Amino acid sequence: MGAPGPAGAGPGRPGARRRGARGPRQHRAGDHAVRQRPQRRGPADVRDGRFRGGRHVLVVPVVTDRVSGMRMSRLFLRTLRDDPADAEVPSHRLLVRAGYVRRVAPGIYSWLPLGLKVLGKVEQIVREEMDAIGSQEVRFPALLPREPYDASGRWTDYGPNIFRLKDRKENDYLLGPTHEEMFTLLVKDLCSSYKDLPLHLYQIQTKYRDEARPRAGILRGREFVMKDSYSFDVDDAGLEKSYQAYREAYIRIFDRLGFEYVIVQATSGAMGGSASEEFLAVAETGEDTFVRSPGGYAANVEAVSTVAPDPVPFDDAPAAHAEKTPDTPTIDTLVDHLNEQFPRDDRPWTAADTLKNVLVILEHPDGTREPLAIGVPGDREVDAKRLEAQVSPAEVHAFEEKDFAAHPALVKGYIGPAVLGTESDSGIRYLLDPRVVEGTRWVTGANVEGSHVIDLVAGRDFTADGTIEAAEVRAGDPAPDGSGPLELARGIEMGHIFQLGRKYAEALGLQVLDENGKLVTVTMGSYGVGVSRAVAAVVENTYDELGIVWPRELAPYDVHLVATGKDEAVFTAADQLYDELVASGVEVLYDDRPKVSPGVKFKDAELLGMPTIVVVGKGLADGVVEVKDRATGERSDVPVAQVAEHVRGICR
RNA sequence: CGGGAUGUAGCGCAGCUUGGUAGCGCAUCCGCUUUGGGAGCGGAAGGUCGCAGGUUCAAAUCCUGUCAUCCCGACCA
Repeated sequence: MGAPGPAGAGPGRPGARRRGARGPRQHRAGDHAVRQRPQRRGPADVRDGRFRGGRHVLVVPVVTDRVSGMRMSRLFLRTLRDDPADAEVPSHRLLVRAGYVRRVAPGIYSWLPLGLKVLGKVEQIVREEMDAIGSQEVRFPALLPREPYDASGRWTDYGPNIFRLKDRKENDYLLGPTHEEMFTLLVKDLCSSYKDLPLHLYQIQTKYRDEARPRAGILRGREFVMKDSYSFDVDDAGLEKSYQAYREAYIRIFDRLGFEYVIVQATSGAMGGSASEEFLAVAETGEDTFVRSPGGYAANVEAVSTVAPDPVPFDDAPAAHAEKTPDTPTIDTLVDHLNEQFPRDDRPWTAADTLKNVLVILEHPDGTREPLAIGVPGDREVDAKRLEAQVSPAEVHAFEEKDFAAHPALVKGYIGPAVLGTESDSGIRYLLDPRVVEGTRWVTGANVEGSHVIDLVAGRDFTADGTIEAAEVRAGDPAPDGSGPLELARGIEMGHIFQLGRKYAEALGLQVLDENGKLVTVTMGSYGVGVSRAVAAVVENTYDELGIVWPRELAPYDVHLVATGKDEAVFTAADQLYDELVASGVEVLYDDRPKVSPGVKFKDAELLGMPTIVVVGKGLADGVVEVKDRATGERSDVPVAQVAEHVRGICR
């Protein structure tokens, strides 16, 4: 396929120009190099913003002087002095203010020229690293028929989160939220032998999810660009190898994107599968909470396992005794009451001495409702996300009054283990926090209004149907691998790799013949990168009070050249520098606007965030040009004669 | 889906309590001045006041309904 690199980010954006260019390029031997870095194309290939050599007539007005340069007097850009009122997070605020994107509808954004260039650069990095591990690019439609999603069950599983539509014949369609089915079916169509595997495919596509609450601008939209790839292997060993290859590629991708990230253990969620890791951009505004330890352990909170203490001997433990504890329906009131009426000799009672039994209703995919009781130490809450991850694909709902009515043995506020468990009167499944090990002593509900049991010993006085990782994780908790106390932080999910296994291959019948001529089901890996999200995540990670600060690999231009002053000479000198830089392949945004005050130009340069700012202004009288680093603020005066070389050095 | 807020010019906002000519700042256009930190003066263009209904001689303003958007919580690249 002869398409230029980053979709839409290359020089030939308008269709007319691209068509004109296609003819000659198809026959050019060096097309490969050109496709790698279209924005580096030298001025010799181009004049007046179109490719030379096409047979087309020029219809579009001249916009660029050179492919790698742009004059701000012609750039389609309007920066805003005020923050947009609906933007809360920094990336959203800045990307709109700096004219990179524009909101069209909730969670749906247009990419303007500068923004599209950045998006293209992210795509290009991803593309290069995927190609480097032998993954091959394909592109599925965004508009998909219902049938494959029926086959996998996701037409219903996805619920209201997919955009559905009908064609004129009333057939169901959807806008693809991810493309597991399409990849699986394509491979099924074309591969039938183990010799075809392993196979790695990827696409960079616009995805659609009808999020309940789109927010934070580009960070979480209803339309977004995602790279998704899939590996296909005959056996588990192959899958493991593929997984590692993608893991390495992802490390290279996120290193190049230039923001702080962590790789955390994750749960594979509704997709199913086993080994699973997420790449999180570290950011206050992130929606994901993760933990890390000094010893290097890192995990999504959902995936953290609790360190269970050793069993405690209980031979000399006193017998459990029920006590009157009127008006103590909450842990706080209970602890106060205990310290008043039943003080301990050694220390005061705390919430950690109590066992709290929380009831929820699970709704299974087939629609059945099951009550579930969870016992956690009273000083911890049940973490809804962790619970959901544990019981997935079932959904968790609150235990309501009508549910209490259906189980008269449950006394609200005074529920104890005696009435819980599949073997008990209520028959309600009862799962305990792993900290509740044999021999631990608890204060818990006596199943009588206004009454609690003290010295109830786990393993002696009660048992449960198992354990569950549902209690909240707190800073200071020990890491499961013994690498120290955990610290909590927030991040933005930028990438997710996991071993999908045979779920889709089984559902859709993807099998190949192995060496022995036997049919085997293919095992798959799934690997995603949030491409458009990466643009926002980078801004979140690097911005300052003046505006955006792009890492060099993503900046729409290397250099922001500012000409300021009333003297014609500055513009002459700046024009010359601009030509020289562009001719040598440096990407330059040139603020050549006449009659715009210096303050405005400086503010814009800082807001837009190119890594290097070059100012041709009052220093020119002394024969120097100012070169400033956007990130550090460092500035130096460079003699005019050397500035082009100096800047080339900075830009490599 | 629960809670909170807001819909007035491209953007940011006032006006609403107490109904009567729709306003301010930025941006845009014209002229003159200005040119190292979001310039000054003068002139101009730009608005179905979210939508529908009601009350009234008269509604941005009061009443009813409705829609939308944003923010905080439950889901995801």
